Amino acid sequence: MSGIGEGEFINLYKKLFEFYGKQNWWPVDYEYHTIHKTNPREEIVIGAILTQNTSWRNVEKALGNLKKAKALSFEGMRKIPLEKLKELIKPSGFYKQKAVYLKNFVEIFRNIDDLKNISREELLKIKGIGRETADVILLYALDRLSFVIDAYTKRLLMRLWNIEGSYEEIKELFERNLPKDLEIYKEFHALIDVHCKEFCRKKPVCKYCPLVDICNFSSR
DNA sequence: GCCCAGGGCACTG
DNA sequence: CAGTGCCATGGG
Repeated sequence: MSGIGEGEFINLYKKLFEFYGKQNWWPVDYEYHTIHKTNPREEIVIGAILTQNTSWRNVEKALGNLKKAKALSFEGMRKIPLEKLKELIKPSGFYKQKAVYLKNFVEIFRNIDDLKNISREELLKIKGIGRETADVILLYALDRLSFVIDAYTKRLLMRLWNIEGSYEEIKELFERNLPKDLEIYKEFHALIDVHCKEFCRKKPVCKYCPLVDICNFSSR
């Protein structure tokens, strides 16, 4: 698919890490889960569904509402009625379908331990869980080596090296060229998202971009 | 007012 | 398998 290999990927990761620093994704309110004796990994699953095609800012509002209702866990989410759940997550958009996805998910999986041995294929069969959401759950909630691809990742590869491909192709490209290291998988995806919000936006802001020296975009 | 945001589903060709 | 319409809120 391209002549881009291991060196380029590691170099990209290093450059982003040096510029932005450690991101510590996925963001979770550990204090809340300590107080309520709930599992922070369940918040990651919930957040992964809420953030589908939605700004994180709006997701935070929904997460805040869920906290107030003590519903930021699989069990808590089961206890509230569907209509109530819709109201709580309204700020995250697409709230009717997301509420149904969440309800269905926490009925199938009673708690995070029920996901222990889940496969990617099994996750993808669940309504509302597509490739990206499945990979977010696998990587950030379950500590599995599954690289997450999103619109930012595709855009960045296109601009950097003129690479395009299907979700699975891009995913495979990253996984083939990266060390099998959880921290790198987690941080790399986070760094790509941060970078694409800052500089590699839909309308790119190439001035002061930390990747100018390795990017072909401006010269195309 | 328009554009966009840490996608996924259902349907079509 | 690739393309399209739809879902919805809040910030810039």
